[in-house]
Amino acid sequence: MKTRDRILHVSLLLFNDEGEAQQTAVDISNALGISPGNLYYHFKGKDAIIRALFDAFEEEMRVILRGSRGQVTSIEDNWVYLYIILEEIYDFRFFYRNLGVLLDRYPDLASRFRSLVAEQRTTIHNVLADLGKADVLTIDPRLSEALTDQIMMSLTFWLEADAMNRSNLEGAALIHKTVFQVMCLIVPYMGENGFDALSRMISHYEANRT
Amino acid sequence: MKTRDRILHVSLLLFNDEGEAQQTAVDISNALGISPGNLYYHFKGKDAIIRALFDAFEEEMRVILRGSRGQVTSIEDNWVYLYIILEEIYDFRFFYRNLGVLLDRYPDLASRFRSLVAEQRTTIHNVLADLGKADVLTIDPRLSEALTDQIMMSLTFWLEADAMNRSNLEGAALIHKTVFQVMCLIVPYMGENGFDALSRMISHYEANRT
DNA sequence: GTCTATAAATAGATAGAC
DNA sequence: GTCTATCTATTTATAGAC
Repeated sequence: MKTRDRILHVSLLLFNDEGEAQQTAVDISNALGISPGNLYYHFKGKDAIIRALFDAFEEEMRVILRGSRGQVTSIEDNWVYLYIILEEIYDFRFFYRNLGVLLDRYPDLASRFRSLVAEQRTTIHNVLADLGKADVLTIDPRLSEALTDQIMMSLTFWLEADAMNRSNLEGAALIHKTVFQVMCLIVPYMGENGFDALSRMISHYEANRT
Repeated sequence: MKTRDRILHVSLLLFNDEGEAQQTAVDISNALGISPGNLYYHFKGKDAIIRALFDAFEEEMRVILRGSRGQVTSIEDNWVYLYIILEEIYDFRFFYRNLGVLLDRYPDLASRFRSLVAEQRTTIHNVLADLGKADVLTIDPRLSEALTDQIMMSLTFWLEADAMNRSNLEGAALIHKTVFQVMCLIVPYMGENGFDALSRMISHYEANRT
């Protein structure tokens, strides 16, 4: 593994586990067992590392979003698809733990992040519309935008909300809980079968918890 | 106005308008037209100012939360009550714009903030239960917790979500939109009258927008 | 590519005169 | 209570040897 890749790899681990704000360039080089000078040879600074990590995240997420087209045709599909999105976010969770700071400090990243979020929103909106056309969901058009916004809020702030709650859930359990939370937003639009599907989801949720 | 109060007043303005992270002790003293030394005479540093501002916010919010007991008995009451909560949050919006950083940097504030959020959640839960008992809402008990969490998420992250959207709404319009957003979460549980109430809300929303 | 050493920049904090 | 001057600490960034 080349030093450049090791830097990216270890930085991501440090940022995710200890928080991005807490890590200085020197901390990262220490964790790698290299000198600060060497780190600066490969990256102009922490900024450049973060930008490179965002490149990777952005590309992976766009692939996931584009992969949804016409592929989500049932509630179960939707469940699985939420899982995929949340796991990708979890891999780069440091971006989401302090969104505000990040957007303030890196204006160029901010606009790329906003564009990515916009594509996420469009994707969610299309998935809901597809499920509507397939009669899986019946969503009052007047509530459709608010529902999309609310799902986006869950997908964007679940990690911050968890930090607020001090839930101490580890990754998989937190992802599971969040999928469940989003599904609960949709249940009221599932009609007669909503409660059955909900029950199945709850037993599935309970079975996989702890 | 005493210097100590002027410091708190101007700091709140600066933090809300320019962001807390961006302001140093020297920036604050410059804005006040006093010396850094004088600022340090009144407050040990930016930390102490933030703590004092949180004292004020916490006290006001607890009064609001306790004032809800038995007072929210209709959808209209609920609408107004959301307004009151959101306006209080808006007055101290810098706390909510970078929640993560704040909780990381001030562990003592973090636990007080969590306790306040917990009381908020209990309040929301009780209000929903009251509306349920009054037959204004019919909430499936299996969805009740998820709904409460979702409302809490809106109340806690509406400002960050808006920053993400670059909506450029000014305060009153943003508060209005957020109240509407939360009400949309409740509409599915309003039964037959839900759509009527929704229509009224929408026209009210549209009328007050822009 | 990698190191050591050190400079430069920023933010936090205090001493002592008035 | 308020000021000027200064000091410390932290973090970022570079120069030059190997």
